[in-house]
Amino acid sequence: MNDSAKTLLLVDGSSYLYRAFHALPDLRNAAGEPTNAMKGVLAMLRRLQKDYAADYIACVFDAKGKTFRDDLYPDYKAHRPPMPEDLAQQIAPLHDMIRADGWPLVIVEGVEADDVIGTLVRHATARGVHSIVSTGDKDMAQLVDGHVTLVNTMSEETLDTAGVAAKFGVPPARIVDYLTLVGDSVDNVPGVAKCGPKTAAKWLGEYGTLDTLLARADEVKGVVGENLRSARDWLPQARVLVTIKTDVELPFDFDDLVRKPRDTEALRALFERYEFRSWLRELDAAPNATPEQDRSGLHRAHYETILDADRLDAWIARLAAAPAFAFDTETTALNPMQAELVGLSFAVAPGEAAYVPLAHHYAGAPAQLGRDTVLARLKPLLEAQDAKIIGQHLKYDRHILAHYGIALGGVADDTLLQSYVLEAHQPHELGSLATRHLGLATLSYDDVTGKGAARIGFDQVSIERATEYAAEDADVTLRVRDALAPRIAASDTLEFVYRQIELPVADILFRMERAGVLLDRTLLAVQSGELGVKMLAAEQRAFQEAGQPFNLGSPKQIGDILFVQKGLPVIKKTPSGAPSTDEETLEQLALDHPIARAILDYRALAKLKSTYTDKLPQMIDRKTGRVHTSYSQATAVTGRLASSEPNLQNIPARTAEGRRIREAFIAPPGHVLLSADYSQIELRIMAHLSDDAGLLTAFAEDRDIHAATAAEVFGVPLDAVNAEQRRMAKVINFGLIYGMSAFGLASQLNLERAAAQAYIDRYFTRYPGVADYMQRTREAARSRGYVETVFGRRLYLPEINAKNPQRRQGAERAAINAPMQGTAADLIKLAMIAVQRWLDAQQLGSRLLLQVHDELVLEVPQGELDRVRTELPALMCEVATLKVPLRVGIGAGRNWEAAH
DNA sequence: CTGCTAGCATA
DNA sequence: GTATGCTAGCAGA
Repeated sequence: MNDSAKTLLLVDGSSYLYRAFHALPDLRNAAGEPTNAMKGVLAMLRRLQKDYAADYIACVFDAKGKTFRDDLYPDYKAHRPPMPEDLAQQIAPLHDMIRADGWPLVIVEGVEADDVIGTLVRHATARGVHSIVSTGDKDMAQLVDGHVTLVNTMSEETLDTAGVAAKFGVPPARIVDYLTLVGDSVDNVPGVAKCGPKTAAKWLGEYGTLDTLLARADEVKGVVGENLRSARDWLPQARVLVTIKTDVELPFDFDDLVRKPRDTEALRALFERYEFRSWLRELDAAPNATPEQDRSGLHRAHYETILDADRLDAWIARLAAAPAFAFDTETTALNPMQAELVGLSFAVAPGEAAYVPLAHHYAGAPAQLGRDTVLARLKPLLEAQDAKIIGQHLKYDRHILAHYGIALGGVADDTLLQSYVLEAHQPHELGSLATRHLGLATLSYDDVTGKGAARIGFDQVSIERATEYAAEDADVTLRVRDALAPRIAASDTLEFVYRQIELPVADILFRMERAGVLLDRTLLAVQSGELGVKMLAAEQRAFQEAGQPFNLGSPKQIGDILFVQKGLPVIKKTPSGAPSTDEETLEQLALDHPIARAILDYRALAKLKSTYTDKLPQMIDRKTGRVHTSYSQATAVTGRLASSEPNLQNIPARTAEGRRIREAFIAPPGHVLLSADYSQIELRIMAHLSDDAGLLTAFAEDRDIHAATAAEVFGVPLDAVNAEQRRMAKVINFGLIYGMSAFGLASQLNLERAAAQAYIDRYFTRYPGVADYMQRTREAARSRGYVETVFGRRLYLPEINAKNPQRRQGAERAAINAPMQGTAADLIKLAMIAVQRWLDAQQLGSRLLLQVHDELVLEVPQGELDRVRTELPALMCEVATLKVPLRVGIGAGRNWEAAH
């Protein structure tokens, strides 16, 4: 669909309400009811409607009650007197008149009109629709761009990009900074004292942005410079307050914003009551004078069910001719390795979608096209390399098609990954994307199949219902893609992360999942048996000590035995107030009480048995004989992957007992497993990001980084560092990566807080660049709401300005950690791409199987081992040039444990 | 059957 | 003190 010539007219009803009320004389009907605001606003709406032949229109009002700004800043609008009674009583009839006149009236609970307008404007822009915002509020100037114009209908002033620059002295993109500095006395948001429009414009002219100005605030002279510096802590919050939100959830469809038929009778009744005589006459003369809306360009949902070859051919022709199309599969199961294809859906334009049922089985189901025939017809289109395919979570569809010998070809966009790159912390499921970005409510999978025990397979869903659901999914996917693409394209770095990292990684993950890993089922069974025997022994010891049997798997019963029956001291409590029985607590109790040791032993054994040795064999795929984990590419907010069903990223590694499980991850005959892991990747990234001279040198000279840290912190020569000092330095280094506090370090090292603080101070004195970097990161997070990886991936911290100190400090720690964890994630993803490209180019039989955050595991034919072992470290180390070298350790063996 | 808590495995 | 996923127990449908 092409909306490019279309326009959206938005009226800021709330801003005009007050202005009309104060600007017009005190008009009343014979009953004495005030009418001036009604008359003023309605007159303006009618004029706007005549002046702008807009395709979409809406009149927006504030909702009653609190908004997020009140929560953020209790004094928001605090000085504003209550609404005059004469105005308040005009509101309800005015809303009625506006609706009766055919305007979509928009009021969103808990959201101010500004934010609704901001959001609608963004949706419009995403659709290529030009927006005209009629308002009396200067704050709205921040919304102006090439697609958005402001018009003040009372003063007849129009503001486009150039107009804003002329009026305020700064471009629209800087209006938020401008308003932050100037403040808003009406809403009681203070800016910088003594800084008015002139000063604000001057500063922004000189420093570019508020962030730069704040960073260089020390250069600003005079009293107003002092005022700027003293406002420094407040301004980020003020900035949030004056920023119009553009991502509000809207409980309606953008396509609903069209003129409705005028309700002449309702209007007549209202005009009579309030005695709007000239409008009454007009109504009598031409009751249906409402301008006809052109609906021809509006695409109503138009979903087809394809049950015959002719229709299929017609659709294939449409798909082939389209510049891009959305595609989705419907299947019998959630797990892609088990799922079978039930149907396919396509969308070529918003509202233009079709469903091809293939394998619906229920009484009375119509004859459907054969799966193999349809797939054979579609194969060229789906395998073409011309990057036309759009989907939501296409890794899933790749699996499904692969079952039938189709290798999905050129992908244009994956909405799951678009959403993840834009806002990793938000939900990415298609229904959420539709609500958030399109204001559309969609059918959910549960709506169609039911849930719980009553759930039916998709093949049991009626074809009519399936068409609604499946075609809508393809339709919505296409629309979401159109909404998100320009937002990614607006940033070179986001575009890089999306196109050069996430999209190629998705395909590699598909191949890794599909390959699966071979397990030694017999070995796991033997280990399960051994663990079971040891568990029984530990259990007997515990029962003996307790003097009674109890369930060792129940923390509640353990608590009862330890703290009630035996009267042991409660060392700490769980968040819900129960006495804790966790490992740390039991380790302390074990010094004096053998029962605690027995419980600890039992726990360790039970974990290995239930989670690993018992569970993993059950996860072996019957068809392939291997275990196929699922990698989620859009779960971890830092950019890391997550593995599930089963999770192969938490296979035991620390204890000798646990590592035996790794012996069960094996290579098939003639192959070996090869493991390549980055050494100290996060500390290397910290060195790069902080630019700290000492840290850079330590890595440049390839020193033992924990020993080097110990030498600095304990003030001893490198070769005099003892094991205990190195251990403590290692804890400190990890703490730094996690944004630690003295409190946290103290509890980790069993020190007094003051002692821990002394170590931290010592560290920061020795590595001042790191201290500086940590502070910069916190500030960047506070002022922008997000931090970035080296490659520009954005990591949002929604709670960075929370009032609750615990939440806020939590967000600060996450802000410190995120660039390091996130950059490491970027690097290993780039490594996966480099490795896979090399393997493909060399036509090698080696396959990537697993990724464990800083490690890649490959299955390598014996004959390729030397080549791969030599080449891989270089490929991985050279994916990026940081200020420190990257190092990779590599090993190979018959099993995963032996490869280390 | 679902959702929660406690606990613990990894990087 | 960062980021995840899975298990068992248990309470309330």
